[in-house]
Amino acid sequence: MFLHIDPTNGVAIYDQVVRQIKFAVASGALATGDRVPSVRELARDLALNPNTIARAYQQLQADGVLEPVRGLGLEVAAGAAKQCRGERQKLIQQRIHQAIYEGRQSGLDDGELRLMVEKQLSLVLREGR
Amino acid sequence: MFLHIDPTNGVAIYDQVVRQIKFAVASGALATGDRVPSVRELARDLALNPNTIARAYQQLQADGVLEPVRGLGLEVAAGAAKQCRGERQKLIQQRIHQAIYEGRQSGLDDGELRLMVEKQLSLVLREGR
Amino acid sequence: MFLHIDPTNGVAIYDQVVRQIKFAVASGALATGDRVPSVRELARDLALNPNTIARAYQQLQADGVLEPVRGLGLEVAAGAAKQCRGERQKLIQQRIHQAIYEGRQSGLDDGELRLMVEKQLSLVLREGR
Amino acid sequence: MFLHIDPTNGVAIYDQVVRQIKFAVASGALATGDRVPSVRELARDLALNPNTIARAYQQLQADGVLEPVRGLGLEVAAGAAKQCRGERQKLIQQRIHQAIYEGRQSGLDDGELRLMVEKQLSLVLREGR
DNA sequence: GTGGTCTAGACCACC
DNA sequence: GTGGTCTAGACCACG
Repeated sequence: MFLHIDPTNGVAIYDQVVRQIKFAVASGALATGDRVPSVRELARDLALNPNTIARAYQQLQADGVLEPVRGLGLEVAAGAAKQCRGERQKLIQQRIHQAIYEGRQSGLDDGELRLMVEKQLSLVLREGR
Repeated sequence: MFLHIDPTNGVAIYDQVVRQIKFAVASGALATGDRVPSVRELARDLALNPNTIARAYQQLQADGVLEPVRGLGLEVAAGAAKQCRGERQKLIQQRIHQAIYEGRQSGLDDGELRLMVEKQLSLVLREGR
Repeated sequence: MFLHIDPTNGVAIYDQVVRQIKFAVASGALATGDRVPSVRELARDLALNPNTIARAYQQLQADGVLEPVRGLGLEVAAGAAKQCRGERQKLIQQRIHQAIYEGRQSGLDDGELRLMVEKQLSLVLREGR
Repeated sequence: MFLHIDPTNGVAIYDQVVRQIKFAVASGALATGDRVPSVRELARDLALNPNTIARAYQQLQADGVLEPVRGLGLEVAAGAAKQCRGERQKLIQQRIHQAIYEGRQSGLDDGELRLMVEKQLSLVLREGR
């Protein structure tokens, strides 16, 4: 598993794990029936406390993304891909909307705002290559 | 004072106060030498704990936006307008960049991402009228 | 709060807390806007670790039953009563169904089963007085 | 063997095996002296880990339901039928009592509770045909 | 004072 | 080996 955790991120670590696994499911990197690493293994790999991973996995079970296989581990549930794609879409749209909305509220005029957004967009797209 | 506080916002209340005052200075709604309401008065108006306002004002003093006037209260510091305009620009750009970047990281391709951003942008601009 | 916890119950302690609070909301003992005891207070009262209570409260937030009031505590969310009544109904029906179904599967005939159920029902109703 | 195992049931798999064999003995489907399948054979048939079957058989021996026959395997012990009928009765009554009791505790009144129980009872009896 | 997060270490049932 | 639960104690931001 290639999760990148940034402990100084503001976002809680367990939440970073949750999101990245959901994104992996959404993008197809994890498919239905795939097993995720065990709590202890992932904790070792990421140099985190097993409880932190366990909490993330519990969240993912509560959200219907992972299912337990008794005594064997956790696997990606059927239907999780579709659900995660939907969630991702919604989450990202919310974040973008809120960011732009804040700019609007801060007194910037339409032109300035549009300019900023397009600048950041092309910047990110260029980075991504 | 024209502050709109949303306690269920996720953003800390004191931080909402800080930002909105900075934005008011940036946009000229508060000019150098203008006095801000007393801690007690603003707390009463916004139905908040005075500690929360006090913390916001401390932050604003630490950031050089407000200055104490002995026995009278706090007023907008000289040079604060320019500084706040700069900060606003930087802050907003950061937020927008981060939101778009997150979308990128989540596995969306260029086209989807651009579409989402433009949708949200036009949505906010239309709302704003 | 009058929660009765049985640590030897098989049911996880945090789950007992979750259920009993949901039931309290369902029955109207806790109404919308009521504040629940703080994590530390309830932990002290029940002689449990605060983390256990915190976990129960997190679950209740995830389920939309409790809402945070920043810095002040947690209160019963609007609409929680209706939702909890629905959940309770469903949960109880499931449990009863499963118990009876098991009896059926075990080879008991209709008459024996009906007799047992009615015996237990009248027993519980008599106890309850 | 006519065992139906549901691994997603919440009930431990080995326990499902134990109960169903006891129920088979209680109902006479397995009589004193009948041999049960070998650990390996049953594990293969049910697509389970042999350890799981072994644990169930150990439990059944400890409970006096099965007895080893040197070199041949395990057979139903003398007197097991009577014992299993008693156990079954007790177990089922417990389960039903507990389910109804929980409904009682959750704040449902007598009428609601009686209605639910009778609904589920007739539902199960109808299913069973 | 409030809740939220994280670490550490223990014990359990299950496969 | 697996996940699930609980305890203990620490630190943080917030009001």
